[in-house]
This record gives sequence, structure tokens and C-alpha cells, in this order.
Amino acid sequence: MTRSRQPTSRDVAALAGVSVATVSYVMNGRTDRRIPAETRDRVLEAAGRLAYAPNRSARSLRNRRTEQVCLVVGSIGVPAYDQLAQDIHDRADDAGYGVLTIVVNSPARAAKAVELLQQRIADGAVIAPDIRFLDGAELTGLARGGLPMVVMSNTAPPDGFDVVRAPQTPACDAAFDHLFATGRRRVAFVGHRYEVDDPSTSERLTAYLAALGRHDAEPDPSLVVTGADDRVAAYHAVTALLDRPDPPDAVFAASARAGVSAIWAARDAGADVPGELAVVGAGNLPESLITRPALSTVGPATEDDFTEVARLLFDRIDAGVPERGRELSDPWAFHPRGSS
Amino acid sequence: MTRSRQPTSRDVAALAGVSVATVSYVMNGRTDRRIPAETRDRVLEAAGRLAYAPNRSARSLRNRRTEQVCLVVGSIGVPAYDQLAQDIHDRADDAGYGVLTIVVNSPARAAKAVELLQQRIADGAVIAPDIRFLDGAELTGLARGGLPMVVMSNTAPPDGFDVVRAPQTPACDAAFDHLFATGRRRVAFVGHRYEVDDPSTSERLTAYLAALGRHDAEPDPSLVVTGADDRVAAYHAVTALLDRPDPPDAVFAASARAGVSAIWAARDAGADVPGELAVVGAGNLPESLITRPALSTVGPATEDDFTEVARLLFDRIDAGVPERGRELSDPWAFHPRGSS
DNA sequence: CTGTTAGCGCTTTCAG
DNA sequence: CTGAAAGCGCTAACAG
Repeated sequence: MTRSRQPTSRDVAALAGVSVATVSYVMNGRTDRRIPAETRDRVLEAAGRLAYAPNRSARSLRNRRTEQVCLVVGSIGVPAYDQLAQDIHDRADDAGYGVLTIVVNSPARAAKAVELLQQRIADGAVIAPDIRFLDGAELTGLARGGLPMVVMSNTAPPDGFDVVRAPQTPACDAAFDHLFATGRRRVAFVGHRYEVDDPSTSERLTAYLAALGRHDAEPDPSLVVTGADDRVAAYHAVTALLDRPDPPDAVFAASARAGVSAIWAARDAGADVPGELAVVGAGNLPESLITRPALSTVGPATEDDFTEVARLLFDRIDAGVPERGRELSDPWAFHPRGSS
Repeated sequence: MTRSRQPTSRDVAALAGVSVATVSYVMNGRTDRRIPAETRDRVLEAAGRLAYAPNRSARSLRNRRTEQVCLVVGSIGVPAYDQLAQDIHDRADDAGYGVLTIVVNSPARAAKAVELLQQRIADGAVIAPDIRFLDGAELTGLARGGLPMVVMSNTAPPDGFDVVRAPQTPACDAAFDHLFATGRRRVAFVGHRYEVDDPSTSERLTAYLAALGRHDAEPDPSLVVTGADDRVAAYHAVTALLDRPDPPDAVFAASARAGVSAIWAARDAGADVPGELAVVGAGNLPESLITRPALSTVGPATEDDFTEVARLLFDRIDAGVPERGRELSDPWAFHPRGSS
């Protein structure tokens, strides 16, 4: 069965015939301590034979650092976060840090994540933009507790942490104006469940409603549907919309994946895009360029790139928690392509 | 700037006028210790005022448990792992555990992950199936070091850990036999980069090559291409294949996403599916049912469900590391649909 | 019912 | 150049 106990530095020291201090020096490769090669080798050999690995909890407790950063995301399998994770990982590797990812997709898990962060499971954290279960106050609380953070949010003030913003409203305004300017009157909105449930939480839906007013279009609540959360739901939502006696002449999809599905739904229904149905998606998805026609989107001005977020995090870890944080902004743009 | 120091149980004890032991008892809600409500409230109030959170490293060191499990995956943004992560999270929540996700997509990160696991960053781990950078020996080493694990692998023997298998070969054989039986002679293989680089690592590609032999089909190396790693690459790969003077009459895509892209590419190229091109994908993706025609696949017999994996992990954590682990198997099946 | 105290395994002064 | 010893923050015997 299981080996009785993990080997400790004491075991290694005993086997190598040195003290635990020497083991520590050798294991950490400290150059300020001049350890003779012979001693060093003896220690390393003993460590190897015992398969010794310094206990992380003990080390963190003593050093008062975990050498881990935490990436808090709202879901996985969302394209933009893959890139975010990638960029954080790359930077962390350089800094000798590990990356722990915590998925927060319910209030309970949000509470748990805050607790873990407060308990110093990591030396710093990135809070991804789709966390709806954490408000600014909680984050400020964490920051005041001494945790370096960068928060991706369009609303939270940089109170104790850095914030990077990606304002969506101007781009959405441009997209809706474009749709109305080109004669669309019945614009449907295919949103995420959370935003349709509570429009005030969504820049996109807010922009949609404002555009309706601005262009004297009659709001039709039945044109606001969910489906942006996944491809299949979006396909069905748009199919149903097109199947109505009074179908929309444009669809704004709150994700790029939903936009792609919308184009496919239209094609399968025999509706010409953009002739009979204009489609706009939200987000940056390489697939937007291979649909027929190419999908118009609102999204980041350039390709997804979060290296700046990663840089900010490690700067923040080095510098400590600020009174007021830095604020970066990278507004979305409207990228008209073939579908609108 | 940053608050001088995190509050400790000593600080709380001082403020509440009790000892650290009492603080510990109260914070852990221990019912075997009968603490009067008045004392309890005083402690809780002091803790609240100081925003005290017990330090996780100290607690783990003392308890010899981290109350975390680690999910080691090869990449994120892959549909099946979203479900895996979901199921692990659900089970962990029930058990009061946290979930740390580590992404291993290079040999260096594999080494780092092993190191962290060895250092007892978690009380148990699930190793997802697409980790090509960890071999059975390393995993057995970890297990012998006392780490409860469940490994999703079709090859690693259950040596010190439980293993869950999803054998693909019979389903692939059936799919290829079906393609050849229905008259396909030029079957292309759109694979992941790693498998095309080293066919011996892939059940799918091995099955493909065997089927070629079994059906006296001339192997054409130019029909084996990469692209299964992402939708856009797959689209381009299939478009290029169809653009050849001697296009294939069938495509086996090593992922379901690639299979979906293949159907799109064919439609955009004006090639009838399945008339001119049969398409089979690998994996279980709900989208398979909404393509036109529906995508035939090889994949799990039923919907993705990893609750059993999660159960196994927590059983293993309770029971300790075994000499020889349990072995579960859930073979893939061929699901013929419209596209083949 | 509550406090004192001995570690968990590690790093690091400080002496030798 | 190496070792003894203190202590990171917490929990749990054990004593009062």
C-alpha cells in the first residue's frame, strides 16, 4: 500500500550525513553559500534516492509566497480565455511561477474562490471579464487584504487593483447604426442567458435597446432571445426566428460562435445572408473569416492578446498593492465584413 | 500602500480576548468542543473586523492535506474537457474540495506539473487523456510517492493509480469498414499535429493505416494531413484536399470540430456530402446533430459523462494509493449519421 | 469550557 | 564551510 510518509529534508540530511540547512541550501541552488561540490553531490544523490520533493505548503508558509498566480475565469471552453490562459502561462513560466485556474460559474464558487484567494493560495490573481458573481467591493476587499490583482472589467473602479477594460458600447452603437442605415428594421438580439435575464448587466443589450430608440424602431420583446451561450442553442434560436411569420431582417449575436451559427442557420433555412438576413457577432473568433459570407463582428480592435494583462499582474506582484490601480483600455471596434 | 501584514489567528485571539486554540475551534466550527455562543460570537466578530482568513499554507502543513484536487489537462477550449472539468468541480464541491487546473501543453510544463504534484499541491489528481508529455513511469512514480490519482489513458497500466480507458480502435475500424464497404477508395485523414507527426501515438491513425491494408487501398501519404487541432485549420485542410485534381471521396477527421469544418468546407466547395465526400468525425459534440447532413462520428457510446472519473478520484483519496489500481473501460462506438 | 504548548517541513539568521 | 535553533500560522493533545 501507500508508502508510510513523504520524505522530508530531515530524511535527506540524515542519509547524506549533513544538516537540514545544508539540504535546503543545496536544493535551492544558493550560490551565496559556497557548498563544496562533494557535499552538494552527496545531498543531491540522497534526495534523488528518496525521491524527495520539498513540501510546498511548508515552503510557502516559511517564504510567505506561494509562487503561484491564480487565473479566475467564468467558464472554460470560451475561445478568448484560451488565449488569456496561454498568455498568463507564458509569462508565469518566465517568472518561475505556476498558474492555478479556478472556474467560477456560480455564486457559491465565487465565494469559494474569494476565500481561497484570501487564504493566500496564490501571490496574485487575474480576474477574467465574465465573472458576474464577483462585485467590485469584494475585489477591493481582497486587494485591501494585500492581494495583487488585475481585474478585467468594464465597470469596476481600479480600487486597490489594476483594471483593464474593453468598452463595447461604441462598437455596438456603430454596428447597430450600420444595420439601421442599411435599411434593417427588425433586428433580433441573440444573447447570453444572463444578459437576457437582466439587460442592465450587458453593454450589448443596452446598446441594442438604445439603438432601437435612436432609430425609431418598435421594440419587439420576442426578438430578444437567448442562445449565445452555445453553438447549438444559437443555431436553434436563429432557425426559430427565421421560421416565424414575421422573421427578423438582422441578427445581432452576443458571441462570435453564435454569429457563426446564425449564418449556418440562415443558409440551412435558405435565407440569403446578408440579403435577407444581416448577421453581426460579438468577439474575436478566427472562424469569422471562413464563413460564407465572412461574419461581421464587434470585438477587440486587434487579435486577442493578453500579454499586457500578464505583464501588469507580475508588475503588480513586484510592486505590491496600490491605493489606486492603473487603468488600461482597449475599446472594441466594429469590423464590417460580408454578413451585414 | 499595502496593509502591513495579514491578520493571523493570534491577532483575532488578542482582539477577542481568547486563546488561539479557541479561535481555531470556532473557525472550524467544531461541534465536539462546546464553545458558549457568547465566546463564539466574540471570536467571529473579531475575525470579521480583521477580515481574517486562516492561512492555507499553514493549515495544509499542519493538517497534511490541502483539500484541493488537481485536474491536469493538455489544453483548454476542448469541448470534452469542459465536461470533465464540470463533473470534477461538482464532485469536489460536494466533498468540500477545491479544484486546481493545470494546463500541460509542453514537456516543460509537464515537468513542472509533476513537480507541483510531488510537492503535494493537491491531495489527488486527475490526469486527462490528452497529456502526451507524461508517461506511465512518471505517473507511477508520483503514485508511489503517495499521490492518489486517476489517469485517463488507453495505454498506461494501472500501476499505483486507477485508470479509465476509452478504447477507440474498434469504433474506428467499424467506421473505416463502413467507408470502404460503401465504395470509398480515397479516404483522407485529417489529424492532430502530434499524431500526424508520430502515427504510432494515435489509435485513430493506426486504425486508418490498418484499414487501408485490410481493404487493399493504396496508401497515399498526401491524404494524411493536419488540421484537427482547430476549426479554421480543418476548414482550410479540407478545402485544399477538395481542390486537388484527385480529391478524396471521404474524410476521417480526428476531432468532431474538424468534422464539422469538413462539412462546411465541402458545402462551400460545392461538393455534396455524402454523395461526393463522406465525412466522419471523432468525439462527441452536440453540433454533430445540427450540421447538414448530420455528422457521423466515432466517439463515446453515450454523452460525455465523467462523474465516474470524479467518483473514482475521491474514492481513491479516501482509500489511499493502491498497489494495483482499478481499471474502467468505456469503449468508443461508431455513430453513423447522414454524412457517411 | 479554555489555554498552553508541541510540532507540521521548511528557510535563515547566527555561531562555530 | 556547516549546524543549531527559531519561527512562519495553524491544529490538537493535554492540562487546568
